[in-house]
Amino acid sequence: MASHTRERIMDVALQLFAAQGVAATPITSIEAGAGLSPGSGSFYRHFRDKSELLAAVVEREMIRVRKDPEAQVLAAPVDRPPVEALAIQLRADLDFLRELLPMIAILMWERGRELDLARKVQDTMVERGVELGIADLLFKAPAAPVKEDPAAAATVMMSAMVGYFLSVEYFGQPPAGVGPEAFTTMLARLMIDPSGEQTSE
Amino acid sequence: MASHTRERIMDVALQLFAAQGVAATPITSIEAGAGLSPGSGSFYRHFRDKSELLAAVVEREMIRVRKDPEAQVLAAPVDRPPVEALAIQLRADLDFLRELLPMIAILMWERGRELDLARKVQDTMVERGVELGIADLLFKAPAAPVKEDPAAAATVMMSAMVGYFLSVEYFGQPPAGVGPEAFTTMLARLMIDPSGEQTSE
DNA sequence: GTCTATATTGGGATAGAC
DNA sequence: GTCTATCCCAATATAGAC
Repeated sequence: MASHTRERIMDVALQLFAAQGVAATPITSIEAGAGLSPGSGSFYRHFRDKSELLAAVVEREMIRVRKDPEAQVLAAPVDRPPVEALAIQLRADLDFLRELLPMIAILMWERGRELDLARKVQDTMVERGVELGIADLLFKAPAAPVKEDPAAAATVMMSAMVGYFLSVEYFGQPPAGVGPEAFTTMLARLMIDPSGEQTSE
Repeated sequence: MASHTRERIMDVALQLFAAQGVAATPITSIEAGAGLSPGSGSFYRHFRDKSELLAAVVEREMIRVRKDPEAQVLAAPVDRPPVEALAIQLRADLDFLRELLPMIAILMWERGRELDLARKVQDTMVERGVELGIADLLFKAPAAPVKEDPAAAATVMMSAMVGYFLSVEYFGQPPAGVGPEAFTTMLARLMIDPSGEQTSE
């Protein structure tokens, strides 16, 4: 267990980096959090410097998120009405974003500085279908405007997801006390058929 | 003009704070940017310390934004079809968010630390109706789901606006190359009932 | 592999001349 | 009101004992 110090350092660093940013997190605090004597250079037995640590943390986190079965994007259930299926998909996407939250937080702190990090997080998001799985769903039973300009519609949907997620997780509260179910349901209804009820059948 | 050093310091600080964060911006750089000798304490003839500077910058910026006629939220034109009127309103809201961008950027950097700042920015946003002017518009000719759960609908609309704005201005590009016109038009169409055109009159 | 101790740098802040 | 010079501290990073 003594040898897992490297892992403990990464655990602590992930939390501190997400909470305060990389620059604002002294090696000293990381050592303290990992049970090492703060100020001792013990950290440097495990990483050459802070940026190597950051790279390692990001790498490990991306791998974890890709593997985590908990966060698997559900195949959209086809035995449900389109609105319901989309709402379910959207809720899964919110969960996935939540999995990525520490990385997103770090990304926002280091915006402009760590371009490599930005690319990795984006790749993972794309890969997991938060961006592109959407296009698929737009073929179910989209509202009239959606059919006419799918790109714009997908943008509205993605933007709503990102905006809601950031409002809730990153700042404080959901914009008007609207919870995830109400939000995803409303978004799905507006995307599928704003004027009417269930189109299916 | 020599006496406007205080103003120049604030100008530079606003830019640097927004770009790099407060903590990552050394007084030295602010002095250099304001045409003072970096390293000299000349800064301290104008502000007691960095946090006093931050407060002054925020205060001045909030006042500027409130006064700027450029950013006045348009009264929604009533002589247009509801969809068009809403789209126009949404574009004005995007412009207003852009006015606030430096403050929003600083707010995201200092998240958790500068709670006072967060409150001020939020107050200004609310005051200018980015949040609540929305409710008003929902009475025009809302889509069916909007009527049933206006709070959720407003949340979707606001979230979409914030998410789109952050994607474009804060990170790099609009989500799929979708510009502001296409975005606001699509959002307005989804929110307003396409079948029941003008409800008014 | 962790400790104590330390060299070193960068940035916050002050003193006093001009 | 700005300068030069300086103090001080926090944080990075290394050396060497245990």
